[in-house]
Amino acid sequence: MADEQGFTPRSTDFSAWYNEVVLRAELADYSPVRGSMVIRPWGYGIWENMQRALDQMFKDTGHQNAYFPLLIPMSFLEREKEHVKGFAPEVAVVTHAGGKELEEPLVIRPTSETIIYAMFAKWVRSYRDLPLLINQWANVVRWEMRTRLFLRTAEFLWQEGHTAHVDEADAEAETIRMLGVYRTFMEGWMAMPPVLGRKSDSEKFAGALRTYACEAMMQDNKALQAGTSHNLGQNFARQFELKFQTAAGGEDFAWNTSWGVSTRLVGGLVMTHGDDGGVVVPPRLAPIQAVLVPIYRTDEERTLTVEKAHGLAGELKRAGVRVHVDDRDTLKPGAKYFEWERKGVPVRIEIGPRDVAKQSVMLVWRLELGGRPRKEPMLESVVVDSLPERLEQFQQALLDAAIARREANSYRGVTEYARLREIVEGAGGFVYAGWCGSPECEEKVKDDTKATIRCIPFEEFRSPEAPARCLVCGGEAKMEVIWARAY
RNA sequence: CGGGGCGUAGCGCAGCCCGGUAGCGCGCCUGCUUUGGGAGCAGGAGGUCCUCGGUUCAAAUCCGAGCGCCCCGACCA
Repeated sequence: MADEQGFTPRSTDFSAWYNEVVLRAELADYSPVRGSMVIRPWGYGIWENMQRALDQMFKDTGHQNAYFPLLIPMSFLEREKEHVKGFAPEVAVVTHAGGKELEEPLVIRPTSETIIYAMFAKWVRSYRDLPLLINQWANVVRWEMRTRLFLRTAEFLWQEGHTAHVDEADAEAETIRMLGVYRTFMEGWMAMPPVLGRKSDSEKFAGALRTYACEAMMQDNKALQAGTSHNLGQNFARQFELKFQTAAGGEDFAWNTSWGVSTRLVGGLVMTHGDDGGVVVPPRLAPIQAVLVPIYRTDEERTLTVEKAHGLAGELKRAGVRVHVDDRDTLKPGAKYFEWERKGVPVRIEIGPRDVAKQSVMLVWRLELGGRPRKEPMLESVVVDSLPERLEQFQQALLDAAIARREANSYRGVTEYARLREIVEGAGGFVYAGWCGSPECEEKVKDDTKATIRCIPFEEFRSPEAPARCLVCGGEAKMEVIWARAY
């Protein structure tokens, strides 16, 4: 750590900065088991706000929550060939229970496709039972070789949506719809603007027909796969006999989709908005949106300012603002400022005797954004009415800044392989270039530069001019892709 | 699994080379003074020095083995 109070600057060592911020903002801590972590109240509060927003969106699109068990028979996982191949190395297996060795080992779910579609098969008889739209909030375990707080841990929390449909078109529409929900959430709540697109075959989910993803750019210009949505085709339906009677009286396998986002998003939030002073939490996700800090010297002043703070807090709460009064008498105001800035509370409201006398307060934003001053004196009488709107403006300014940063580090129309290497091995960023579609070219870039195809972007994200040549082999480009190093 | 680093008070570390009463900073507790950007002073609590074995009159320190964690690389949300 640079010194007792500050963080290692991002420019010196981004990854050291990230670890320090997560630990010292009290988002999470290491648990005694390698690679697993404890999510602390501040981090969990952010996750809860993420859950709340997403859960509502899932319900608004017709999904219902359910819960499927943690333990899955080993044989289930083995049923889909690609699927088991994809997950086998990282699955934790329970071999003993009740003091005896089990006849069939149980796997701790790395994901729940197998158990869920096995159950769907029991519940679906007719096309009238479709679509079946289910979501679950759960923990999963993947024994990763290398772990990082929030970004990759042995156990993590997520939601996994699982649906069954009558035909491919319906399943595809669902897959794309839910990717869109993720985008809405990431932009609107996290102020983290993703690029949307399809994954190449080598990057797609084990067992899926097609995988789509939201790729966000972190401040070190690396990509973070922030959410995925899969069209599973009939692969799982065939293995688990998820069949239904069609309207025409025939029989068909259902078409499935699955989609998920995880606590990894919390890491993405940190790496999108955090600065050398700590975390920055967008207002819509902040467990505390405004912290009130009374400032006083004497007991009389203390009574005056603390009462004033609680009074204002009550009004703000009624106006729908999540507030906290930090009336701890053991810390000086400055210490409180640093603590709440480290944790990323969007705005602080200072209330001192001079403010009370003027019937005003001092707003201090977490950072200067969108040309607004950080400090802003405001009459008490207007705080309650204007703060919700100002918080929304702050939220929007965070998104604008993130979009600007992403664009500034995106390189379109790259046609020279040397240029790709220069960018990827230098400052990093998203490189838009042509690809012939061959796995060999994809592999070569990965071997040479550690960059991978993050996605084949949707039309909205593509460059005005379609690339003509494959960046790697010079052959005819079948599509435009985004290259970047990724988490 | 390869490379690197580290294990000493709650946290961060020094001490180890050259064996001899276990220390510093921060935090914590008590009191007084403080409080508009990380408070000051005084007093105080807090330790299987990662584990096991060896050498020695004597081991945090030397030797051997083991364990754990973090960071960097190969797999992945």
